[in-house]
Amino acid sequence: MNFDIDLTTHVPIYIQLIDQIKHAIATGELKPGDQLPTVRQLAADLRVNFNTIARAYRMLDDDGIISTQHGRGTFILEPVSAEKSARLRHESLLRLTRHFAAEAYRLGFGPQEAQDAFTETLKLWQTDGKPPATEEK
Amino acid sequence: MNFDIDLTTHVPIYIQLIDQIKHAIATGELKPGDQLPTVRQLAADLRVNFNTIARAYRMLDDDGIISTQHGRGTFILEPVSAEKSARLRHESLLRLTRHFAAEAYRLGFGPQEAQDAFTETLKLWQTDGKPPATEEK
DNA sequence: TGTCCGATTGTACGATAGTCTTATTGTCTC
DNA sequence: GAGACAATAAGACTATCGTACAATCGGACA
Repeated sequence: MNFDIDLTTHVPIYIQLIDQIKHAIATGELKPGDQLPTVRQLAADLRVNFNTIARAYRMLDDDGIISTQHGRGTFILEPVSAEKSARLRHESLLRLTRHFAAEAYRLGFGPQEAQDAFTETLKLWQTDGKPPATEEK
Repeated sequence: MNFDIDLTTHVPIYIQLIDQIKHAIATGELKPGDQLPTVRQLAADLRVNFNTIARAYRMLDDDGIISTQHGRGTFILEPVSAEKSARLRHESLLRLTRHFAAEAYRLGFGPQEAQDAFTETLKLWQTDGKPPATEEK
């Protein structure tokens, strides 16, 4: 479970964490019953205060996505329904696109440039059946 | 690192500050990683409102000279040449799009769905002049 | 078997940092 | 003067951190 935080993006740390955890669940990387790192452990990994982690966990707990238990740890919950997981999946896509747009914007690109970059990648995706590796030049 | 402002010059305080910080960096008086005074601390030193300091910090942040982090402080960043930053900028857009495509793929979405989600966000971006917040529904 | 105690886990709350929105002040233009 | 605009200020707000605290677990030991 490798989360990572970007301090330069001005997106709050706890939001970045929430997104990444939701995402990991949506992709099956985290499954129901799995234990998340403890607030202190994850805080140490990310060089961040543990209360910031606790805040993210708390919000996910409020959403019924994880269960945090005093003195025990925090765990991934069962998704309540197929319908909800479908919704989560779509929310993930929505978050993903908006994250993409927001980052491009922050980097000073306009809609047209983002559009161009995207369609180019899309072309590769359609011809190859899968998107290009992120490392490739 | 003793900044001082001259109220008689009619040069805006935040401009004077920006110049002095840039100068301090140029002379090596401030080095990458160094923490600047907090907006309130510096405001108290200079007998000025903290928002004026915040404004100067914000502009330096936009220029990629410093990194201001909510709740943490503001720090000097590594300098990058204009040419290098332009290259980095394009590479990051490329990485961004591929990351987007790769993640959408992992979530089980096809090119068409990714395309649809993207164009929808793009539409908002173009009408509003900036992309939608990532949290909004 | 029961209890104690240290280690580990999450929680509460106040302090400190930057941000946002709105108001005030000064200056420029007509 | 009136209106427009930029610079500054004021105060409420949000994010992060630090310290102190409470719940749970697990081993030691009587």
